[in-house]
Amino acid sequence: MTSSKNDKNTRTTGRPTLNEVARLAGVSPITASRALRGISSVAIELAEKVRVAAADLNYVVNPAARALASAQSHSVVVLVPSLSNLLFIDTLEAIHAVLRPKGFEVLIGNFHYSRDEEENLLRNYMAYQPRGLLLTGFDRSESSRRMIETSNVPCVYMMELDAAEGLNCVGFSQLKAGETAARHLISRGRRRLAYIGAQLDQRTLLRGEGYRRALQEAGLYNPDLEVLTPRPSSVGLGGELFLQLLASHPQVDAIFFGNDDLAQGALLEAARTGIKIPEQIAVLGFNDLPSSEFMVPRLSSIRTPREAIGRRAAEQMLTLMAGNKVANPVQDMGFELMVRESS
Amino acid sequence: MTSSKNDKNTRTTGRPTLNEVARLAGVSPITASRALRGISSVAIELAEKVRVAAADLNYVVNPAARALASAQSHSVVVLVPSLSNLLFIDTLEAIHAVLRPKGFEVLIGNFHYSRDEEENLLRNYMAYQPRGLLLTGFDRSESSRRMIETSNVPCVYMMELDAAEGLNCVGFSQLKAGETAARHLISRGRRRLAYIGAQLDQRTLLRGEGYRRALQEAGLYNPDLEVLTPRPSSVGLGGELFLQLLASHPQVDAIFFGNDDLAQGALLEAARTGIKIPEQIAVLGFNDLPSSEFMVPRLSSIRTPREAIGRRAAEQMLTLMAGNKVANPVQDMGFELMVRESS
DNA sequence: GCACGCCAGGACAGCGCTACCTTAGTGACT
DNA sequence: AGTCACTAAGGTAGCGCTGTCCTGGCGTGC
Repeated sequence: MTSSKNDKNTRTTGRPTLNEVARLAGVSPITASRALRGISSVAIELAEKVRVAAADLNYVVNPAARALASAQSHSVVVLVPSLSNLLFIDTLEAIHAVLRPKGFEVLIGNFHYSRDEEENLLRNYMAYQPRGLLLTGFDRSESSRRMIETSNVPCVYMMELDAAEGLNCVGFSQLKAGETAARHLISRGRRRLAYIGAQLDQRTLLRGEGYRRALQEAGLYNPDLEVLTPRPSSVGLGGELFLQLLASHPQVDAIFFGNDDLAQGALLEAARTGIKIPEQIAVLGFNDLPSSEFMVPRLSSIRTPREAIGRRAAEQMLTLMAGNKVANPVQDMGFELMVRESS
Repeated sequence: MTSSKNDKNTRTTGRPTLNEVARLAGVSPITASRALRGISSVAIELAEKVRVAAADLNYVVNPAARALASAQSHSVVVLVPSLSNLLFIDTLEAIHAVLRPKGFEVLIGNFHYSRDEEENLLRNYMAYQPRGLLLTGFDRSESSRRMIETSNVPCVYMMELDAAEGLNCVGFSQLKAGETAARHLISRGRRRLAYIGAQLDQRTLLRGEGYRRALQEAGLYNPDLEVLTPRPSSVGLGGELFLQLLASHPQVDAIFFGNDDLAQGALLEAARTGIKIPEQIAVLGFNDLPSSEFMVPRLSSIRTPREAIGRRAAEQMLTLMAGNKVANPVQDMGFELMVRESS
């Protein structure tokens, strides 16, 4: 019953500590710490000794202790609006691929296209004292914005571009993408062009805006042919809206869809109901999902650099976290029009 | 230059601490800690006072300090083999939905169907002293297995069932699902049944095994009609394998696909090449992705309870983390045959 | 040859929280 | 009335690491 000093204290984790590594290497704990963090002021032989000792003991740092002592974590928070289509998965994977090898932990938050949910996630994750913030777009609540600003945590915005002073962003011009879509369809001789968008996030709206502008320029704009719904984008919804639009406006001869899944749904309903694509209606999608090129007919789409955006954003974040200024804070990763059979 | 005691120490986070909350509430720090953790031994009025003080100061716990002091984190690690199809997204979302409100942080690892990668992720994430492990299936490297066992971290296995002693698992019988698929196609009068599977993960193999058994039972098994490839499942691959199988075995009259995306690809190629589905060939998919019911023809599939598995697994995990035994460690969540036009 | 600056390495303290033990106060039972 | 169990609250110490001094030894320049 008498608890002696040698009792195994249950509060410890049982794993080797930096102290033990240091003892084994014959150096002080702080030197071991510096050696393992790759701080250059440690002699090469000493650092090597420490590394060997750490390997021997199978030592892994305790991230909690490190975070507490240094008042900063090694985690980076990524907030995306959705995981239900593959768009953001590619981006997330790329971010992981860049940050994980550098020892950063990636915390993913899905805010389901909801400003409130984003704000909540932000508030929650701020507790972890993240080293960086990777956010999607610029559309968010005022308090989210304030939280980001006052936190002083470096932040990179993905998917959209914004020339605002001091913002780091990696994306492409959604507006130009919409324009490109319109010009392509017009160049195919189409004159009664529609736009079908769902979700109504900032980017969908911007694409619609670009599309509209190009149509207005060409004198072809007809507000009746703009179908927008806040419902989440899906194959089923695409088919539904497609049939709906055709029922009310049978003269439509081209449709730009704000998302490939919508366009795929339209192609499927067209096949089901015998509507000829592209003869009767040209169809253009957006994002170029992997399955789009296998549709019947093969879906034309605008390919977006999702993987590249994630990679570049993560690289910018590394620069920022190292305390450096990013040379080129606004990175336009472009997009590519993939012309296939449907247009 | 003289640094007085009142200098803002840069090592602090600048955020309010539990001490300040306690002072404001007029209690000791430890009482504040207990109150905020909902430990019952704190008087209700005191707890309320603490809660008010915390809200006033906008206090959020420092997870690093908490993890360090208690030698355990609040994070749960989830390892999934893929994020590139929607399968695991539903499960992940459900897990999040259960664990986040309880204050747990969910760390997601994607091991891309690679045992080595899973082992690496496991090793890495173990450093965070996770409170729980949610893993996919039972197929993993010996060292992964050892790591899990020696870590003593509670673990729930998802997607498959296993009656092994002491394992907590939530899933459904992949074997029975394969059998159900075969019986359904046979009941449709088909006699030359093929199986097309990709990825060759344990679950795909088990489904194939169930399918094979049912065919053998019916005296219809033909090993030539089993197409297996380690390539990752995708719509494009499905179309490719479908055409390949038909070229070598034109007499096939039904195909069970190990995954809906494969089946979708087959339907699309069938449409492209004029093969009549289901007249010439009945097609059955697996997983019932949201888009499957909109295919032309509408794809029959086996609906898997992905969301329910995630939810239930997370609930089991909560029980385990609370230190309790799970009443029913093996949870069969079943599956549902969705008969549509393609079969 | 001496003062100076510089650098590798170490001592020390503390990050914010919670486990453990102790104490004061309450009621129940003999 | 006195003892005992029990509960609520606090004191103390320390989780494992790193920031901030500080020391001692070396090289450099006049």
